Amino acid sequence: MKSYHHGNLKQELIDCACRLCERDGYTKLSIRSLAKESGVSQTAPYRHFETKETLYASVATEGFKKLSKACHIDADKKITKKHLVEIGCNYIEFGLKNANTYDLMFGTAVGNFAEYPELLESANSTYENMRLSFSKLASDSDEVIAFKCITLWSMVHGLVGILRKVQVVGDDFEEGVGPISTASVIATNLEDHLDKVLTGLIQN
Amino acid sequence: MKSYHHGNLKQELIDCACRLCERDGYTKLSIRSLAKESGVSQTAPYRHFETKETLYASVATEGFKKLSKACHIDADKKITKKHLVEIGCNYIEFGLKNANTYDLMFGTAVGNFAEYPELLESANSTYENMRLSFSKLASDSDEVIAFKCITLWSMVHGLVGILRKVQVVGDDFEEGVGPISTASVIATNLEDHLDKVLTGLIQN
DNA sequence: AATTTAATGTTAGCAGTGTAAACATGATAG
DNA sequence: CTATCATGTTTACACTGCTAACATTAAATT
Repeated sequence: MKSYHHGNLKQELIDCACRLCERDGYTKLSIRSLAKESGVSQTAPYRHFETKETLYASVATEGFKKLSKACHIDADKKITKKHLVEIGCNYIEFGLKNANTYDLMFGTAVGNFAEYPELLESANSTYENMRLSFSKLASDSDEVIAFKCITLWSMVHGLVGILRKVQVVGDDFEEGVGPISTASVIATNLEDHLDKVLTGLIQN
Repeated sequence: MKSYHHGNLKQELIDCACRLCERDGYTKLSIRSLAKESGVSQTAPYRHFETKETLYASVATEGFKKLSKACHIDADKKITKKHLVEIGCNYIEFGLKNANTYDLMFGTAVGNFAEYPELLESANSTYENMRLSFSKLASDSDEVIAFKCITLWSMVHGLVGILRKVQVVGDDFEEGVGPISTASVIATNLEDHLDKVLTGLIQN
């Protein structure tokens, strides 16, 4: 016998949305199907999410929290280049293993993060994490640290995008030379690759 | 007095779709509105595009052609690092100035490029362009060239994504230090930045 | 404890979407 | 001249985001 009030609908909707977004991609997600999945009427979700974008924002927030966690390095230890490489690898691994969620986080589904304080907070804290790690790597000025952050971030972000696309862009290239095989070499050798590129960026 | 047959509908639909996709983002584009814009019945587009994704593929194809053109370096000249930096800058400029089209090209709107031969062709030729430039820079093995390609490509691709996001991710950081100001420094100084990072990748 | 209020649920309905099916028109090939 | 076929239209279906009006119950106030 089910009660009129669900009791925990908002969280259940978010959990369900996270699952479905990752499984099918956020474009396939409908509020109605989500409601059905939770055994609730079509419009019940609107009591908890003003619009679909608000729901997206919640899913993206969860994504950034997970990403933050994946890229977290224990703060007490001394940070070396190796740690930065590890952060980069973890970032890329997250992007590839949670590709659909990653799209939601970095695509245009949520237009302006500033409209969703929790999302803004979780996204910024992902950045702040990386900033802290760089600040423990060397005694650079804040500007230099921020610069290194953006450089590393854009690098791993780009790799996520390209590594995914390249598997799709086709394979009518000669064996072992085309983008696919090269990308797979990079993908299976992320550490070396990141190390090589990071070396140009930092000196220790 | 208009005739029953349009005469040039397919091309007009593509042109119109390119314009609207770039103006409003591809999510806002509907086949129906597109048909109305071309003064034709709701389902007429289906005579030329099997599904909406097919239409997307056409828009993306146009995008890759433009990107290819923007990144083209005259083949006769000798290629230097400076040229590669220029290619990178042009790529990023394209990505930022045609942000919505760029999303379509590199997002998940078109699932599998292999299903759309023209799209595959235009995307691959963008890659091939870059490959040729690198091959004229130094006498590397094909593997090394492909490696450098993917590295540069992912770098500029990442920068496009991050430079766009960062303007949105918020500005509750200290003046001159946060991601926004740093990103704007990078954006207004793309050449220097790319040069710096490319230097780690190539040696001449 | 009784009553008001606010949070959370439901039902009905609108306007818009992608797409399929059946039919209409007219350019082109035989 | 006629048959065919590419290209257009009309109609219809199932689905979507979202709003408005109403129902139920938990929480706050008296």
